[in-house]
Amino acid sequence: MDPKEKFREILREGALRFSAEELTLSIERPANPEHGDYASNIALQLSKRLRRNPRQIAEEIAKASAPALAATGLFEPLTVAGAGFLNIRVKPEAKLEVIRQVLEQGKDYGRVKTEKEESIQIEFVSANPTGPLHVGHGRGAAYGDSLAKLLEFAGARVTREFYVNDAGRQMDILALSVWLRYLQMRNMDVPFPEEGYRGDYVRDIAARLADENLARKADFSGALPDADAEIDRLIDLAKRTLGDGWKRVHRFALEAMLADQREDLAAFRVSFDQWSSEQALHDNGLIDKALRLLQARGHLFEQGGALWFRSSAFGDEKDRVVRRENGQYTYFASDIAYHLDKFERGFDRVIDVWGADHHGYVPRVKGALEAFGLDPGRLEIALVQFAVLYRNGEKLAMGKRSGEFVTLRELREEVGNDAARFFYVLRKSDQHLDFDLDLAKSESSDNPVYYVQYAHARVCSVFAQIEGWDFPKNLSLEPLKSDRELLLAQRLAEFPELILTAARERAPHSLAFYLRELAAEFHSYYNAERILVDDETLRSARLALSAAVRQTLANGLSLLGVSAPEKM
RNA sequence: GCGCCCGUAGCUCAGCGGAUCAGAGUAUUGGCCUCCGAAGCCAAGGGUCGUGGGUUCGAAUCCCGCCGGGCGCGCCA
Repeated sequence: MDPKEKFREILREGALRFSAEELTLSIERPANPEHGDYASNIALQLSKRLRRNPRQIAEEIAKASAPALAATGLFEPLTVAGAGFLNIRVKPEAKLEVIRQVLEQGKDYGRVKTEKEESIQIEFVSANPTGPLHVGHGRGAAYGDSLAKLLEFAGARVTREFYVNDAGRQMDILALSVWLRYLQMRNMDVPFPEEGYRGDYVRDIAARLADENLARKADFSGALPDADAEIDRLIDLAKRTLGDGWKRVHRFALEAMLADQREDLAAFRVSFDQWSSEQALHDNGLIDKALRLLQARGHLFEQGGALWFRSSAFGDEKDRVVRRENGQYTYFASDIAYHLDKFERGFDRVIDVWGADHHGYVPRVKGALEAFGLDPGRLEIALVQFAVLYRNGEKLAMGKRSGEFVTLRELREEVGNDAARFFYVLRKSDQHLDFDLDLAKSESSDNPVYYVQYAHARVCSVFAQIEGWDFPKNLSLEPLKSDRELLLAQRLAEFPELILTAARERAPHSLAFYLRELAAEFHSYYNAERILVDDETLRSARLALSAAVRQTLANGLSLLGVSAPEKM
């Protein structure tokens, strides 16, 4: 057991005499090294309850805990400081043991073993298959994938899922757009509606559509002034004109887009265990089933020809339509069925990663779960804020309508996968992200990705000097005595706990910050001390420390989907 | 108008009850390569943590008001 946990455990024992209640013991690492390696404010917490002098309480706990602490052999004597803080210093040799641990555990250093692994489903990206992924999806992808890896590393069984919105009007509009481009390529004079998808990718798909039976003439005259109505008119016209051909266009367009997104994500090192289809929810009757269940529980009602879910009974602002007057299910109806299905598949916990613009949907989806009698607390919704790109200090215009949006692919090609992945998680997910393209591209110390990777490459290059050398059997860490060396060892020891916290808080960004800090401390050490010294025992010890740093950097980078290069 | 998120150094952001919490990067200024990679290091200046109250022994952190910014409030997806 590592010293911090041991300290916590013993203090808890010592504090029992004052309070039988379960205490949350927060053990801090003081910023000021004068105050030891770990500090506890337990006496201050107790003083509130007991209305007693905290300093006195601290003295008593210190006295009670002293024998147990001494028995571990890990610590210097406990001291009472300030208003009643309990400070403790770990013996250097105990601190250094982590180096051996890192080297033994290798790629698994930091992995948390849990007694019972929680099964978690995490759904992310879930972009409409109506266009290429853009930089907003990229952030969801980077966040979701890193979080999934973190959760796994922290002992959970994780299923990554992409929900494909392959049913509904948006897909129809894509299919229509493809067909119209297809006709245009055959020199047919057809209108292209305002609301159609105008991107070049639509032309690309149309060009690959080798099905001459779709070149049918249709009467396009009689355009409607209302853009929405016009689209519906055209979709209807296409369906009537093409018959079965409509399904072929639809399917072709869908598969082309899915392939594009899948390939893009794979290149971004993001993969999924399952792609779930919205259409399948319709086809398999899951939507009917879910609505019947709600009906049976008395949560649906009809009004104005439509079917409504009484979400206002579960904290939503108002009730929501699940089946429109025209008989069509709303997107929300699919979502209800999908979320019911998620829990019926047996996950302990479900995490949805959504764009922050969808936050208004949280109450209704949670409300639906509650209506099913499920605990809405088992569904977590992580809202990821928008990413805004900057070039030369200028904000880049974005917007689907204008067709000017920057795709994830363009971003990856411009700054590289490593920089993109790292930059995306360098901010708290619920914080707007200003993505500085110039900085992400710069091959300089300004660039935090290179900074961390460079620390890794530096260690590799030291080992490259002594190719063939191996650690002695009786490796001694004792020669490591400098403050920098002890600090590094302690930083390494923090890694497993950081993993746990980052996973629990769903906060990959804290891992990115940790890595930057570890890299900084190594760079500082590297500049201050020479690793390849003549003294063999000292050299071996320093090499061991360096190798442990390298391993920890590599493990952390891998969780963020960033490579750990040997040379740069 | 209502709801959610966010206001911390010139800029981009961590910290989100603990005194030992005013921090990082960047920018600015000044130093460090006959020596394992200078994509690096060392140092300096720079902030009443938007604002006004409240709770507390203690508030950047929790609560309320106000100001400023983002997003959302469809029988759209």
